[in-house]
Amino acid sequence: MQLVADRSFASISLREVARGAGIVPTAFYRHFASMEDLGVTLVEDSMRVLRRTLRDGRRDLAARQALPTAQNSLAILLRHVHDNEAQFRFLVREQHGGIAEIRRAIDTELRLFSKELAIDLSRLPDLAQWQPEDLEVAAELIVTIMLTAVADLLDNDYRGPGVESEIVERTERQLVMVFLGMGRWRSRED
Amino acid sequence: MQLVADRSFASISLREVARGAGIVPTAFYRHFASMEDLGVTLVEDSMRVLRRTLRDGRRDLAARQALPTAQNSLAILLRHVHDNEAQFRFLVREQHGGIAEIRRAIDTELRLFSKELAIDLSRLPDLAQWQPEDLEVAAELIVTIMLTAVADLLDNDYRGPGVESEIVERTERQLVMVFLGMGRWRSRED
DNA sequence: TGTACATCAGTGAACGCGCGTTCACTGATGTAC
DNA sequence: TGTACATCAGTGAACGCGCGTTCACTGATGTAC
Repeated sequence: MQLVADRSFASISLREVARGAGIVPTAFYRHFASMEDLGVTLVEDSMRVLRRTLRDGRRDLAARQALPTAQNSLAILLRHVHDNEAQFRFLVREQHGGIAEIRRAIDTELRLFSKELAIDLSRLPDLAQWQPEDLEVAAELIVTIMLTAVADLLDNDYRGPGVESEIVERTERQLVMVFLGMGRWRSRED
Repeated sequence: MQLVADRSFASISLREVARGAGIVPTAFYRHFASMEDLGVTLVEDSMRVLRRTLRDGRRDLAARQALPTAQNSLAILLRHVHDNEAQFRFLVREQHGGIAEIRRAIDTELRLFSKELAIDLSRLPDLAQWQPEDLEVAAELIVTIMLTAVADLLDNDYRGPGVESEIVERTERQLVMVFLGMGRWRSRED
């Protein structure tokens, strides 16, 4: 994770990993069949962290208004990003990175998460009559906005600390716009 | 571009580039000081294409309703993605890729584009009284949605051709939600 | 409690290979007078 | 029109290096009887 925080996974070598782990290169094969194998394991481990994070963020979404909960979720997400910076750097970088197997693993996990969020959204009184497809489209949009905030935060942290509050504020406004739109979308359905 | 379409820029070698160009490795230095130098040049060239693309997509935005134009822009964008697939793969991959200089170049260009879009939005009658900051936040959200559509399309084209229309439909719904939200946001201002 | 064997993480030498970069060079094209 | 020189893209040999992977090995820990 330390190695992969700053550079693309495709550019790190088996020998670097072994060196970092304090073992001889050949001993690597006792643990993983190949670097690709290691990469997929890294995705799975990081995703476990990410999904726990986001589930925490949505824990009390049900039976409340969507908007204040969304702001709360964003704050929780960004706190977890700080606590698990390397994992998030890895995920953001490899989401569209050079290794197909890893991209697919990340994509699968993100899809699962959107579906979970869609289920949570369906429990909101205002959205109770929505079509499942629309709920998922909306959930994917929210995930996209949140992920963009995470990526922006990580890419820009060489600048001052004011950057974070700027990103948070922008993201909150975007979430508000989306929730307002969802409100009117619903009214179009009936 | 051919080399960089499938793999991360950080993982391709100077000798591969020379081989692809049909010259001897040493002759590379006649053209670029380093691989990083080449990478930045590639970003600039690709971005020229991207900005032309998107400017085309917004050409007749002014004086029309935002929504039909947005759908039209999306269609134009995706057509250009097909025509310049390698460039877009490169940009999507390296936007959060392993080389800081390249990330920064892409980020700068995307920011510029959001500002251009914000100016176009300000010309819409419905948005005439918006604060500049809100216009930019909205423009960035639209850019995020469009870029996500491009990335999804490129990452998923190993699947059937039905994937594209699925992505287009989802993206259009998301844009509708955002524009509906923008409409209500505006009404909050006055 | 003692003996025999299996499992398993790690070792270290060795291999052939592609890498970035140096250097002195060639030969075609452009420019000055 | 001819001569002299500069520029410039490309050449090819050579270097030292880190790479992934092979192989036979060691020695500690666990398991069976």
